[in-house]
Amino acid sequence: MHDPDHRAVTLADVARLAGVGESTVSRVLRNQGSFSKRTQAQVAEAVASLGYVPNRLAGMLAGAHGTAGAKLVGIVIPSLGNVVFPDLLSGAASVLDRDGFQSVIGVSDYDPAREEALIGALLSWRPAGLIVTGLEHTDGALARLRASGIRVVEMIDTDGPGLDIVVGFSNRAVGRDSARHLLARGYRRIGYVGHDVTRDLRAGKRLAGFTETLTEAGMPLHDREIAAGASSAAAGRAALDRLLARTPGLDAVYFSNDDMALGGYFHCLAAGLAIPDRLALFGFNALDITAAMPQPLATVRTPRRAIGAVAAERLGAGGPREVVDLGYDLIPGATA
Amino acid sequence: MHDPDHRAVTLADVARLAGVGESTVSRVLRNQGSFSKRTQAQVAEAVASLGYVPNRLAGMLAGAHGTAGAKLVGIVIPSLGNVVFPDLLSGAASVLDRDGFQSVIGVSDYDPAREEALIGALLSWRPAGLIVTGLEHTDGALARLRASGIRVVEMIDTDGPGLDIVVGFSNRAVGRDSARHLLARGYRRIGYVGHDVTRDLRAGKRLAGFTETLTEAGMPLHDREIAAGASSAAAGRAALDRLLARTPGLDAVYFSNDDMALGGYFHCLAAGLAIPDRLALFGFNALDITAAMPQPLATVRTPRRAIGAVAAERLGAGGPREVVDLGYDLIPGATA
DNA sequence: CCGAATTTTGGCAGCGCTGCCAATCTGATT
DNA sequence: AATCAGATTGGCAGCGCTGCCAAAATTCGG
Repeated sequence: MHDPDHRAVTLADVARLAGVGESTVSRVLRNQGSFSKRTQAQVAEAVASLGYVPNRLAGMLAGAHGTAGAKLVGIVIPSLGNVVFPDLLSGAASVLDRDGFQSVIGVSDYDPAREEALIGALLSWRPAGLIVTGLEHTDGALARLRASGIRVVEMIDTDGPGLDIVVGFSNRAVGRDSARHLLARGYRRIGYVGHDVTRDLRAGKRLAGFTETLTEAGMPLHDREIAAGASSAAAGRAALDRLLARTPGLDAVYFSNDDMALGGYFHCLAAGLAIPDRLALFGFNALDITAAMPQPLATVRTPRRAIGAVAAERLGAGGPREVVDLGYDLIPGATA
Repeated sequence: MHDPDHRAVTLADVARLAGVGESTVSRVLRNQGSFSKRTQAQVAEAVASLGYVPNRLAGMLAGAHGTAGAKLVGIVIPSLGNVVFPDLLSGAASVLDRDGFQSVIGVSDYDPAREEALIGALLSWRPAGLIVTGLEHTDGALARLRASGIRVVEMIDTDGPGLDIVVGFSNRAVGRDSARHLLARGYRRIGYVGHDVTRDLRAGKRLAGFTETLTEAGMPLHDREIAAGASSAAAGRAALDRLLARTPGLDAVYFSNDDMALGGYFHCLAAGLAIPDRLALFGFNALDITAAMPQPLATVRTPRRAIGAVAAERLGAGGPREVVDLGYDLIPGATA
């Protein structure tokens, strides 16, 4: 362990011990091309006895120039703290693993400048493709992406022009449908509780669709309360408290997502407000936990794993620019 | 975008355009060694006009043999679905970024065999060090780790012998303290609700410490219910329901973690059981959401980000084998 | 204005592996 | 036994970059 002067075993060492050529070892190891059973056995033995570990750096460098292209993709997400993104990642990973791709992940913390830097960093791995989140990027990021000449998939959001491939659903439509649902249930004095929209642009688009529909129905948004910072149950609880203190007459509240909505739910419990009679609650994301609530939360389920999987799928495929809309499901629940 | 025959710009191209040698460009780009202001400007201009992106693959391959060693670390975690791991990652990332390290992440899905495969895969990136989760690994994984000769940090769990550096806290002690707390509060008929322990070994250690202390106090665990599969609020709710149906007399329940406990909380709400008078609830992890509950959950806060940060820190440092215990805090909350 | 000290600079040999291609071997066929 | 297609195999030139080292340019003293 932790041996400073550790002479790494190379493919040449294996070849020597196995008594075959380097390219033969390479072929056997990658199970590509042809070789005899006997050679394979010899190589396997040499590898085992030497404890050889291939050097992917060298392999990719050498292999990346021909037809092949490195079996590597870069993924940029804004956060790991929100379940959404791990779900996207695991969806992508399932496909990537199957196809023998490695992935390098970057987390931007919802910071566009950081995203640009990350894109630069990931590009320097010479990936076969890049998966990024959302449609909004800095000019610099866009320029790098274009200049790279590789396939780029933008995931989650379909509300806007994409660079290359876009996989997701319409956040605006989610907002509209959520509004339509509340309206259909007879709610009339509707409020909104959200978090910092400058960071989470998708939440902003949902809100835009939501208010749009409300306004079209002649029932504009009654009041709104925006919590500073990231979404969380605590922020949602506090924000709902403030909202109701200011505008007590609301009969329904739309939350920027389920984390916020859960906080709102807790506020109602603590304040003794009957749900949904006194106040209806509507969220977004369909977090697993919302199904375990005494009254399942009214929310919208998005195909997160599928989005990740399709994004990974499209990355490998050739083909023209495209927008893949995977839709979503409105879950009525019991809180609205 | 997605241009098949894209001739990549190389360092040589930059050198040519800037009218300097390759090594000079390399030095300027890495801001290492010495060069004149004028050269720097010329190089910068050439880089900009060509849109040059360094090839890290080549850089690492070339640079990894001397004293340096690649600026890369591998991280293996069992899951992204549980907040614990993103927290560890972001703690590690904060330090790694600062020190200019790249990280490659592997997710094992709590499968030891998969972990072994991942360790092999990560090792083939020739990282300067590896951060893995927990102390339990397959023999094969252990062998590879040892053979690699690189620094290895095992994080989270300190209950057992480590390979090299261990950073975390004692899960067994958490279990003991949790039991002591419930006992001190006067609870006597104590049950346990957990999830699949064969996958989450740390939960098993907490349970072991918990039952141990209970038994020593002459107040052995009354009953337990184990949900199949991963932890979740739904699993916790259902399992508590089953447990109480079988053993109605319990006055407190220890959960394998906060997700499960949250489910238990919801069950109590739905069933109209007063907390903590009729039933006390105790969790683990101090998820943010538990602080927003009408009655904050009694739980244990672990220094997750710090563990990740310290793990990353130690990776760079030389020094002997070591165990770093970062401790934890018991949060009394209002449910126990 | 000269030599020594110091700063800049460029050439080039790898890093470990893969792609390409020619050489060798195999067995079947005539 | 000679011929031939197909299976196996090894040599070697890079992939793009960095480390090393000697050469060139600059600066400093006196």
